[in-house]
Amino acid sequence: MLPKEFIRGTIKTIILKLLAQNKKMYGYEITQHVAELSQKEIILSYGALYPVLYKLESEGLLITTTEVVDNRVRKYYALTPEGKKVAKVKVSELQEFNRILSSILSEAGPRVSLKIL
Amino acid sequence: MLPKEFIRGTIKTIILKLLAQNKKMYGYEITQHVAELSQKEIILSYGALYPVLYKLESEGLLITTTEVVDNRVRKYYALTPEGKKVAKVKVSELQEFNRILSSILSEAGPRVSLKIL
DNA sequence: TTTATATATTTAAGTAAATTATATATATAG
DNA sequence: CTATATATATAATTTACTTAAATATATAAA
Repeated sequence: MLPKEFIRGTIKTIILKLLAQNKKMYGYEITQHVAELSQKEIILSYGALYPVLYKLESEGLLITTTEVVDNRVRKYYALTPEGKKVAKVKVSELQEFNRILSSILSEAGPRVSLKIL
Repeated sequence: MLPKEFIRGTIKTIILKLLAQNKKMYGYEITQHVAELSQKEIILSYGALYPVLYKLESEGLLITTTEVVDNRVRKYYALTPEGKKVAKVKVSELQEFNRILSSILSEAGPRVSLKIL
């Protein structure tokens, strides 16, 4: 598993992206999805997930519906129209950030030139 | 300029990468370098930079030397042998994280198939 | 001359974000 | 009856980062 630090700052955008793609998802499903898509390299903890979901809801970016499945209450989250807009913007911003970061990380070191005089 | 949130969790690794590449750098130079490499899309603030430098130094990953340039003291940072090892590991971990994140962000939505029955 | 801009480091105060841990509850497989 | 998987929720703590300000020199412009 990759270090947890890297997910910082990206959680909100990951959630928005998954919801943009899947219409509606419940919390547990989101974490499982991230784990699966990353071959368990990226783990989105519940302690990080739920507060972000609540915040997105309070900002009007998503709405919840509850369903009872197997006698258990399941809370589904779906993007509002505003949430869809924000998702698009955030995703493309993060992609752009990633592109720049990748280029920084892959820069070659200063070449050592051996001059024969 | 891209949102500041995305740099979270990546600062340490960015600094290690730049130092791995440039032998020695001073704080101000590091921020300028990041700004330049990103066409000012990524701004590494001093408030974020210096505490990380001090921490890396306290962990033995880098050492400092001071030089006087234009009557001003300039503090250079360079990786220790241990710092070089850590830099390699961190950089490749962040690259891997980025690859996975990119694939998540670029996933296509669920296809709407129109079946003609 | 004083103003602004660039260079350069440092640190305090506050906040936001995330980690860790725990509680609760049901279902299912062994 | 035990462990594992499913599922949500939240409190306490810690860390990381933002914002802001202090300090100081050099240089160019007005």
